[in-house]
Amino acid sequence: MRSPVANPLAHRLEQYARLSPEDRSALDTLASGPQFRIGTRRDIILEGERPSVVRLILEGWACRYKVLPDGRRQIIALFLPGDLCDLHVYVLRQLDHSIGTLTEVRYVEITRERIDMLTTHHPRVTQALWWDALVSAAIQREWTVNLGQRDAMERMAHLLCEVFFRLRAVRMTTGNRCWIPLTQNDLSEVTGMTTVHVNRTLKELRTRGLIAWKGREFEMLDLEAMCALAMFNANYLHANHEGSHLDANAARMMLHEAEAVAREDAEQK
Amino acid sequence: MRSPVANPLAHRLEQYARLSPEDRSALDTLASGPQFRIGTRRDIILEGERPSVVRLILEGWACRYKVLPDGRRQIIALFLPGDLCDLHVYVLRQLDHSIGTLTEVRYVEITRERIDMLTTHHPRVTQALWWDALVSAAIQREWTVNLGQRDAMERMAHLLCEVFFRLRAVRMTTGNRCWIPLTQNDLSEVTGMTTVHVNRTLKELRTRGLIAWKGREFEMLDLEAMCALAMFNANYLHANHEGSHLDANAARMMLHEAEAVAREDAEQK
DNA sequence: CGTTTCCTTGACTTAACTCAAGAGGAGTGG
DNA sequence: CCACTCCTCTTGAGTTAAGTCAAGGAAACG
Repeated sequence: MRSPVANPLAHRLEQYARLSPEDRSALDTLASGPQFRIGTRRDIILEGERPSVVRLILEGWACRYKVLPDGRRQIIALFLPGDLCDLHVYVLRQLDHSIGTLTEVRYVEITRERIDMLTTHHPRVTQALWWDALVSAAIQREWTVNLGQRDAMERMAHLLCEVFFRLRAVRMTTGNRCWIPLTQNDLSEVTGMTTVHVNRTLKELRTRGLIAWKGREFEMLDLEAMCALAMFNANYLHANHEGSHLDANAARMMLHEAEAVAREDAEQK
Repeated sequence: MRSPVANPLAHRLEQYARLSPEDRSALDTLASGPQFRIGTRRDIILEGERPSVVRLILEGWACRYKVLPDGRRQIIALFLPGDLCDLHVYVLRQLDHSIGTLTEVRYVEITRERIDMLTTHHPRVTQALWWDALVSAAIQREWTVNLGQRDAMERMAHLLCEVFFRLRAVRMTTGNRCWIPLTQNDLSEVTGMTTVHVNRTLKELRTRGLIAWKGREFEMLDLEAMCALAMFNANYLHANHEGSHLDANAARMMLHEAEAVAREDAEQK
């Protein structure tokens, strides 16, 4: 469950577009450049700097964040393995936020030229990268809804559903279980609540039999109930581009499909 | 102050890139297509639909929003005159949110072909459109911080600062005054608080002498104090691309420049 | 000129925050 | 191997910011 996936980016992009073997090997080439390692709770790039490369997370978790003058910190986005940090941001003059690690992280730097080369020769990859960037924006919008309208319980449940689905998309779940390295303090900075209240909220989710979470081993005990509680509608993740056409019932379908896959995984084991 | 600006898009893009007369007339051509009018509190496009055109708001205010199953509504983004709705979203199969009006709105629909034509022949416009899309994403991020970390007073002040600066960028302020058509209910859906609390928060801002707001006529009585209260750092709006290089003090500089412009406007009157 | 929408205020409730203290592990060094 | 620190998690007791309910007033609207 913890073992790094060979090329999580390729896994994820395949949700969005049917990639040829050439496309896949081009993506592998991207991910095979010089790798960097950086420890837990370190900054990768700081607000005010000018970004010159795109970073691809191969292993570990990172986040985008902003800090207010008085020290309050809000995590704005989570980067899981296979996530690209800031595909297009080199257009802007300076970064308006920082990027830091939550765990030890292994990543590769991809120069702008390599991205450009990839996109000129591999239209399906380009399409998938586009899709990916738009999904990131959609996630950002959903976080706005989450912070604005949902109460503590709903908000936490929603976050956990999102993380679970995103991890599943890069094959980092086993049945209903996955590895989530977030501390309760991290969660408080994501959800905008205090660590104490995060603790109480998680306790309640546990006692209701919805989740199990010990150390970093997380388990969805009742995915359907969690989705219902969170009012989680997976349509904003825009998965399954190449699958059957999505209609108004897309979210429900995806949910059921998710459980089918989970069951398969469990049996396979 | 209320009078529509000829081409607010051109005004705004000029912040981001130096446009030639040809660029400007190309933008004017865009804005001169068939216009649509739509009343207050109407939907322009609904969640689940597939968008086929880009819309440019010429006059009036609109918003992006999502509704939870139990009816709670969160406004995710504000569209002011000169804002483009969803430049790239036609890549996705279906919209994950709705767009509706807050006032009467006049807009033009721009086909994908026309956008493509514009971008192939006008590189500076392309650059500016890119910049604009990235600024929208930056605003979305800042809203996440606003909802997650700021309390009612700070949050309201921050929103008002942002709106004020964005209106100024399309020449829709006069001195420290501008026209803001948001009802207190709209504000509650933006800030994630109840209308009652919005009312009390605005009252407090008024009694502290920071703002004046009667009907739709809004006035920043003390911009500096408002920015300080809101911990407003304008760097996320990424204005002044063509101005002097921005450095770590960019926000402060912009703030002072803003006040200089405001003073000029006031004297001019 | 009546009706609807929007704003305003008071009294009360509650979800979430603050402060504080302790427990359980993981790692470190004597 | 034990004592130590550091970090994360947990829980209780009291506080507060924001929500709820309800009603009246002002403004806009047709």
